[in-house]
Amino acid sequence: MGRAPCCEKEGLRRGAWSPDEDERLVAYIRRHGHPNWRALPKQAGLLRCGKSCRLRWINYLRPDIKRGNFTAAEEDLIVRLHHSLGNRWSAIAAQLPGRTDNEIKNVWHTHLKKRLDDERKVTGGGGRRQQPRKQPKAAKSAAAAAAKRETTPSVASPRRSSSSVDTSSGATCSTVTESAAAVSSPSPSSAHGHHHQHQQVAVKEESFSSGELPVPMMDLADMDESFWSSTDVTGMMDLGDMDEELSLAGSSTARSEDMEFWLKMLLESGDMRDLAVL
DNA sequence: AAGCGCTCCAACCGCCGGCAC
DNA sequence: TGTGCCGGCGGTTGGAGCGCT
Repeated sequence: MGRAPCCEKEGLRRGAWSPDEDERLVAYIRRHGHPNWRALPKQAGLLRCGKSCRLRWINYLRPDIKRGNFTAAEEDLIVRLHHSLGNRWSAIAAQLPGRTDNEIKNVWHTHLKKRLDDERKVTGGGGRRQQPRKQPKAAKSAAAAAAKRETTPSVASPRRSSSSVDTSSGATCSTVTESAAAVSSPSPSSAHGHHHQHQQVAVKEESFSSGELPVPMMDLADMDESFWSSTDVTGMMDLGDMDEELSLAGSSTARSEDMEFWLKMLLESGDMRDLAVL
């Protein structure tokens, strides 16, 4: 048999997306949604394979993408979720509104993993960040790079910006959420359940006009009840593990900050049942 | 100033599961 | 029931940018 390749390789563009391609993709999805990724590039007049379009949309063009550095809380959450879920990046991403699995995967491989390894070496096993992470190189350079790109808009390749502001995509993504929400496939109960949690998050409607800042859509601290009630964070996370992680923290300050964070989260969610286990 | 190596991230690739026919 | 298509996932890679020598 053999599976046909996802797309004919010939005649299709690869590599970095141009602003024009981004614009076309966003405009098309805004108008028609994305009922069929395979057919989309043709209909949108893009010389790309459907997968590529999907990836571009999900990882970069989607209007609910949160840009900017990962907060300490987000990083901690990733570490904990990874501890309990393993490399299930999409499941982890489902707990971090506005963050993509790709982004989380990258962050994990670039600094979190390294950081944990270092800490294990230093503390002799286990332990979390004992002091705030140094500003990542990318963050430091991002502003300069962004400024540079502003003047050379050849390829839309925004890097993480410490200012959490990225207007390059925002300008073209004014009201796309509608289609994103509308097209999110009805979720069949399946092993992919976590995908749909993510979709629920994506469905959160945010509209902004061109020129308005598209980010951050939903700060972690601003997560609303719908997010917490629609995502079984506590069910997925082993709070025992979480506590273990916390107990490994070298700094009691770090621990109390974390505890404050989680208390805040639970309080805001209006569901205190889980505190019983703490 | 130039070359080299490293870091980071966007994008690609191959595989898998679900669904429709 | 079998087969093919499609969407989605996780692993991997290529290249741009940056720092160091």
